[in-house]
Amino acid sequence: MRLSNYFLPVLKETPADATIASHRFMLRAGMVKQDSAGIYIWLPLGFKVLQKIEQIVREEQNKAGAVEMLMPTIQSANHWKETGRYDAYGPEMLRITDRGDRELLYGPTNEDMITDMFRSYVRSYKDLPQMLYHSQWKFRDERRPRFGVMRGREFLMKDAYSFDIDPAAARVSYYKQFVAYLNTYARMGLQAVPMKADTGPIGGDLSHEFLILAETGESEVFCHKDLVDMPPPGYLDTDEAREAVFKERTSLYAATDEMHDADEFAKVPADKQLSARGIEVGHIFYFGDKYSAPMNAQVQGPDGKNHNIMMGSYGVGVSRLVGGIIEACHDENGIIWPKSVAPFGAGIINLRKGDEAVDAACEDIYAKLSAANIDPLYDDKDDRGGQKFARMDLIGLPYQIVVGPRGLKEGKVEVKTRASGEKQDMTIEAAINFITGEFAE
RNA sequence: CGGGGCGUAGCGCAGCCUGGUAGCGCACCUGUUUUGGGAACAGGGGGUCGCAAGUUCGAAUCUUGCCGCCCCGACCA
Repeated sequence: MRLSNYFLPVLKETPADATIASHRFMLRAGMVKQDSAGIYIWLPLGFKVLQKIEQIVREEQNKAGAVEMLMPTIQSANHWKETGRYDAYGPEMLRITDRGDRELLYGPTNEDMITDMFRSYVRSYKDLPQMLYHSQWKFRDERRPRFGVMRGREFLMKDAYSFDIDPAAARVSYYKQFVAYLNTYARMGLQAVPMKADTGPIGGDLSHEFLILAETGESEVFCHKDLVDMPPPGYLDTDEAREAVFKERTSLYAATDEMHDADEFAKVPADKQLSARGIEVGHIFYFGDKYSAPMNAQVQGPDGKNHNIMMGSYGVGVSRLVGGIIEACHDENGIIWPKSVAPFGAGIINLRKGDEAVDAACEDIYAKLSAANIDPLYDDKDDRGGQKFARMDLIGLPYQIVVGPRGLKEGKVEVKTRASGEKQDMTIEAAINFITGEFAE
C-alpha cells in the first residue's frame, strides 16, 4: 500500500479523552474514531489489525474442530423469555421495538439463540458432539464504557458453543478449547494465563478466564510465576494430551482478585509468587443444562431416554484484544506490533521524494516486499523525514526501511527493527532478505 | 448507579470570576527558502462559543432546564 493512497489520519496531539496507552495510540495512529460512548468507527489501519486477530482466532478454532457459522446481531426477545434471561439480564441489554411492536434486542451473547437453533435439528446422541462458533458484533450497554475498545459497549467477540451428551464428554470439549486458547494468544505474541473463574450455580472446576499481564489491567491477579513462562502446547491430537495440558496449567495457583484465596496463594514458594494486574481477553465455561433444560434441548441417548444437552461456551474478546496487545506492546513513541497481527509487515520511508535514484530504489523495494507477501506500507508522501520517522514509529510496523540519497550513494539503505530500535545499514538485497527471513520464522 | 469534571475552529487549549459580539498553538490552503529524526518566513481559509428558555440596551461570559462526553468508584468479555 502506498501511503499517498491510504486513509491514515494520524494525530500529533493526544486527544483529551484518552488516558491509557492503547487508547491514546489507537486514536493517534488513526485506527479508530469514537462515534459515541463506547462505540467506535474502525478506520482502515485498525480494521486491518482487527481482521488479523479475528483470522488467528478462526484458524485456531478450526484446528480445535469447531465449525464456523454466523448468527444475527438482532435477536427476538422470545428466546430470552424462554430461558428467563429477558428479565434477569437487566439494563445492560439494549432492548428494541420494531414497527409491529415486537420486542427485539441487540444481542449481548448467543446461548439462547443457538440452543433454540440446535434443538430444532438434533435428536440423537449420534449427532453429538458438536462445536459451533461465530465471530459477531455484540452490544452491552455498559454503565461506564472506558479505555477505548477495551471496554466498549459495542464489541467484536468470537463465541463458541459445545454440545455433548453428558458432563464427561463436555469436559473433553472444554479441554479442546482450553488448548486452542493457549495457542491462539501465543500466536498474537501474548502470554495469556488461564485463571480459575467463578462457576456460579453450576459449580465444578470448569470455568477459566484468560488474562494477559499489563500494568493497566482492570483486574488484580495472583499466580505462580512459572505460568508466565510456559510455552504454548501447539496442536495436540488426543484427548489425553489435551487433558494433560489442562492439568499442568491448572495445577499451579492462578486467580483474579474475586477468586483469590490468600491462604492457598501463601503455599506458593515466595520467590514464585506473582501479583500483578491483568486484562481479561477470554473466558471459557461449562454450564451444563442451564439453557438446554428450560428450552427442552434434548437428544435421545443409547438408553432410549431423553437427555438434556450438556453445553459450554467459549469467548474471545476480539476487538478488546486490539487494545490489549497494544497495552502489552508499546513504548513512548507508539505501538510495537507483533509480526502476526501487524497491519503491514514493513514500512518503506522515502526520504527524498522526487529524487530519481531514491524513488527508483523505493519502488524496487516495494515491489520485492510485495512479491514476498510482506505487505509493505510505502511512505511516498512529500513530508519531511522527521515526520515520517515519527509516524512510522507511532503506527508500529515491525520493520522500517529508510531510503535516502546519502545512504544510497554507498548502495545502502537503513533497516530499523521497531521492537529493539536497532538500525543497520545494508544493501537493498540484504534488506529484503533480512525482512523476508524474519517473517519466514 | 454514587462522587467529580468538561463542552469555545479538525485536534489541544485560553477567554467566563468582573457581560460590550472571539483568541492562541498544532493541523489545513498559497508562495518562497528548505529537506537524514514532528522546518522557517510571509499571506490566507475555517467557529449559530453543545441546545433551549430567561435576565439585560447587549450573553461565550449571569440564571434555569435539557443533551453530550470524560475521570474516580461499584459492576462487566
